[in-house]
Amino acid sequence: MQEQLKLDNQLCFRLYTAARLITQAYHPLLSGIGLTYPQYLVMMVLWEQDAQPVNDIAKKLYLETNTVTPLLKRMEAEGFISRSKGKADARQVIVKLTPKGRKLESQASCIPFQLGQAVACRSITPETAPGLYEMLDDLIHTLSSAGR
Amino acid sequence: MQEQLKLDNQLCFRLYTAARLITQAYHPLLSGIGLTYPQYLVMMVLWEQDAQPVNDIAKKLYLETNTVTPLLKRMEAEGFISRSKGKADARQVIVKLTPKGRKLESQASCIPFQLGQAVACRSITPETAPGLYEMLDDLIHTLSSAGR
DNA sequence: TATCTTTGTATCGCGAACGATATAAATAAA
DNA sequence: TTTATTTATATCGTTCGCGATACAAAGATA
Repeated sequence: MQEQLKLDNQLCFRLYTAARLITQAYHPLLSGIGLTYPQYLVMMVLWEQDAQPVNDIAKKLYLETNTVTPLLKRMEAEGFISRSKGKADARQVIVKLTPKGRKLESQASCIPFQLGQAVACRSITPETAPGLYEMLDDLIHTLSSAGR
Repeated sequence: MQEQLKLDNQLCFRLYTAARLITQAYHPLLSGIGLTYPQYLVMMVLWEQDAQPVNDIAKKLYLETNTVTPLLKRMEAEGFISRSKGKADARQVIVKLTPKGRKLESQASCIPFQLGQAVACRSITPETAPGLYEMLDDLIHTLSSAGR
């Protein structure tokens, strides 16, 4: 059996698994405020800057519009955001927070801390985390620029 | 705006994005042999050890059977595996490689190398990778044991 | 033996992801 | 000003991923 074809030797499987498990850890916290994890990501983008076209949101999340559009529609149906035609460019759809969506920020403010507890482990520390972030950022940059 | 609620400060978003992008990098390589990435993971489990019950495969991939069962059915329909009732325990479904599935291993053997090229970046090197693996393994272990 | 509990797998429903494709508005070229 | 091209979103179909739930076989208990 090829050593390289073992699960234990693969970076992607680790990332795939870690991403799924940490998203699962978010679930009980997010369901309390009525959001899924991808929806929470969109909210963070909008809390940081309100009133953005779909494309800007998609780019910040490294997602395609065919993923983001249905996501936004569900969030609109839930009353967290509004979607309206752009005035300068009629092709654009501008996404804005509703009062309900804006109010959610304070309710979500404790989530990063709560999650920090769940994720706390021996090898990820204030000393090692920056190195981990750098590696992941580098990987993301390499893969996202290679894709075009 | 809360600093903790920024996308840039979050481990989960990095993992989520990195996992998606690296899975996308696999796509052109895997579609050539007719597999999706999760199906490729199942094949690796079976190449390492043939004839396993559904539950063993699910555990090794940190997935639930309600994800794995439909996955296996699609793979059975494609002719890569067979599913048969266990003899010792009639509840179990034993998953085996078909000749077609076994033959795929040699065709897949170049994939890890090809992907290594795509993933190659400054900060992930033979020196830093073991540390990265350790952090991810630790995180996976922490999250998977906390979940029960 | 009859009943209760656990275990292994499967079904259902919904929300992502994403490749492929479509559509309309904006821009460029002829 | 037509015509062609690019850009911003959206639609469609398929495959995950997973919470909730169902069901039958196996094991434990009464």
